[in-house]
Amino acid sequence: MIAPVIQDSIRVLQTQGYKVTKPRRQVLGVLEEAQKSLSPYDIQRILRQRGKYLNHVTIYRILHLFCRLNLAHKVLSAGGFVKCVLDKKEGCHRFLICRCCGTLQEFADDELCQHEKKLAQNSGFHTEYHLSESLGICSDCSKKQ
Amino acid sequence: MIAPVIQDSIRVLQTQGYKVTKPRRQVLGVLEEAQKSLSPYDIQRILRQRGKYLNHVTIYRILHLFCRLNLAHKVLSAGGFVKCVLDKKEGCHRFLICRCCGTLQEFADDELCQHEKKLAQNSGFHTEYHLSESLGICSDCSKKQ
DNA sequence: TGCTAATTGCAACAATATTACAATTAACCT
DNA sequence: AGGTTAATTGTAATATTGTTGCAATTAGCA
Repeated sequence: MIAPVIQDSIRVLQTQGYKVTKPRRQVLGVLEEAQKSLSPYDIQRILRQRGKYLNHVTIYRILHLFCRLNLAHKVLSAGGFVKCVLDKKEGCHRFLICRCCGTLQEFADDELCQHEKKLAQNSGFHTEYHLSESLGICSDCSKKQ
Repeated sequence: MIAPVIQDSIRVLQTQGYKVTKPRRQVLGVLEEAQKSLSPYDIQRILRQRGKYLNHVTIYRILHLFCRLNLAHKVLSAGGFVKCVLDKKEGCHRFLICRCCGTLQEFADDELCQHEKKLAQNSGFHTEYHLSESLGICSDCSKKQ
């Protein structure tokens, strides 16, 4: 059973003329399972635990490709890469990152995006890409405390 | 003539019980002059050109401190550190970064911050810190083209 | 199945970041 | 002003992260 997010990502690779290789599928899988952001070396470690070896250079190249294709995204607050689950037609990425458990969720809000772009436009700035990260405590962690 | 932003930063250091050392003043100065984000090694290079040598370890430590005190900020889209010019009472940082000239401007919008926090709150997430980066083209660069 | 361009692995290296400990210095005190 | 001390910086060594060129491999296609 392959997750739909991965199916979609594979379709993107194909339609853009990129090969669907074993390493790419493996990285997609690891990113999809993780509910948090992973560094390239994290991904390597996880795969190695499963007896699969990928060279770190390969992982870097795959992650760069995924980011270019909007299949993954780099986050600053968590210092790694995440699998994107939402379409990014607006070039707008929003993440909620829990500083307790590291869990990361992606959310979308078109209105907010538009508003943000408009504000920038007011000072003559044309936005091509927008990134928003909120660092805090998720509902699960705040319940536990 | 010392820039007011630096004066303010020095005051923050003092009131928080940190020493106002030569290295800290130098890093503050370099960050303030730059209209774009600088990596720790960028800062070292710039100072060296002026005949001032700072160890990179020192620069890292200073930058960490500045970030903790909200005097500087790390940006993902530009991959370096910037001097903050606005008060960050809300723990909310917004930057416009030009992908042509690298220029970076900080802006504030309380309403946007509140709205963003509220949206997160709807899914039980409590925001402590928020980061927003818009990558695009500044007015100067779009005129030139 | 064989061909070919795309992709991966490898090796070497470059850049970035951290740690422990010794040397220095800013801020405070008479 | 000069001495004291805790905070800060420098040094050295090391760890981590990221990049490049080139040879080996493989996915996708005829």
